[in-house]
Amino acid sequence: MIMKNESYLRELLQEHGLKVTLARMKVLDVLVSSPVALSHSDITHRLEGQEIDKVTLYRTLGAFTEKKLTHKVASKDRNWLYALHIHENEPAVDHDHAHFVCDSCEKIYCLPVNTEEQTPVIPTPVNFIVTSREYRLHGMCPDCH
Amino acid sequence: MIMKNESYLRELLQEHGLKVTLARMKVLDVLVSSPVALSHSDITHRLEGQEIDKVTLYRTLGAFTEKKLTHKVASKDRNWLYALHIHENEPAVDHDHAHFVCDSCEKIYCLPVNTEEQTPVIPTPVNFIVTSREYRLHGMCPDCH
DNA sequence: CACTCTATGCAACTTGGTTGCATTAATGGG
DNA sequence: CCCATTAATGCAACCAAGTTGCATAGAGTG
Repeated sequence: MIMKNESYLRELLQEHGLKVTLARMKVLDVLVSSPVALSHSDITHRLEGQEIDKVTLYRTLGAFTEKKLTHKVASKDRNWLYALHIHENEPAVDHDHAHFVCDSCEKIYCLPVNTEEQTPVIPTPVNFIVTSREYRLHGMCPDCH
Repeated sequence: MIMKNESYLRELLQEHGLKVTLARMKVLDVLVSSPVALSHSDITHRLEGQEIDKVTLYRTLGAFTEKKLTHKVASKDRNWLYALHIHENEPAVDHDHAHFVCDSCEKIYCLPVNTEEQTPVIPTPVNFIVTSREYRLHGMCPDCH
């Protein structure tokens, strides 16, 4: 296995209260090398020959997300995609997220959100052509409070 | 079957270039009576005793959406939810959508989007408590243009 | 009324994801 | 350094959502 920086990966796991195991190291290695969010099957393909059990992968991604090492986004075709929380362009807060979905290659990029403003501002990312927008507010509806 | 307004439903189908069939009338009847977007299984449950084949329901919803009688939103658990395009609070344009997701009852409401502004504005809906926001921009990434 | 073409229903299948359980391995204490 | 404890792994079996192919039924047109 070609690990970019084994001790860095090990530290990342430990910092997030995760036991260091082979499966987790493999998955984390794939995630740190990707600028875009990846699905279960993306990761499986990138582990070609190094595959881990599919259930283990699901549970690994679940554990990463629970411990806030990663976060998940639903893709266009409604699978979960996972991306590290530590990429520099990642929003600091947990509750406001913005993503850019390329309608051609379907990659999903994380965008920064400026939450200082009253109404959060999403700066249009340079070199990205935006053709449509989706907004989704979460909270409680009148029936539930 | 208790149809709210059979000839109205029939007209709606015809206006959208859809043949009037029993299955479509049933599904449309369910959709016009719902202020929130519904999933395949929501609709199946509301057709209790009147059920149509699941494949037919998928194809009916597909046809409705293709003919712009409905539009679809991905739910929290990543199923497709369908809602009529004709509710008054529905955005006029096809490419900017906003929804409110209740984290308690998980209903999904359509919100109007003011696209007159440079940066689209989503007015906070009255009586809804917003705790987090998700934004998703669609278009072309630098790799693809 | 008959013809045509679309919509329907059924069976079989694919993909994403989960559960239960037995086995294996990581870590902390002695 | 080893052992015990507890958590992670792998496997099989399962579930739900959604799709495909095909034969049949039913709308709509002339």
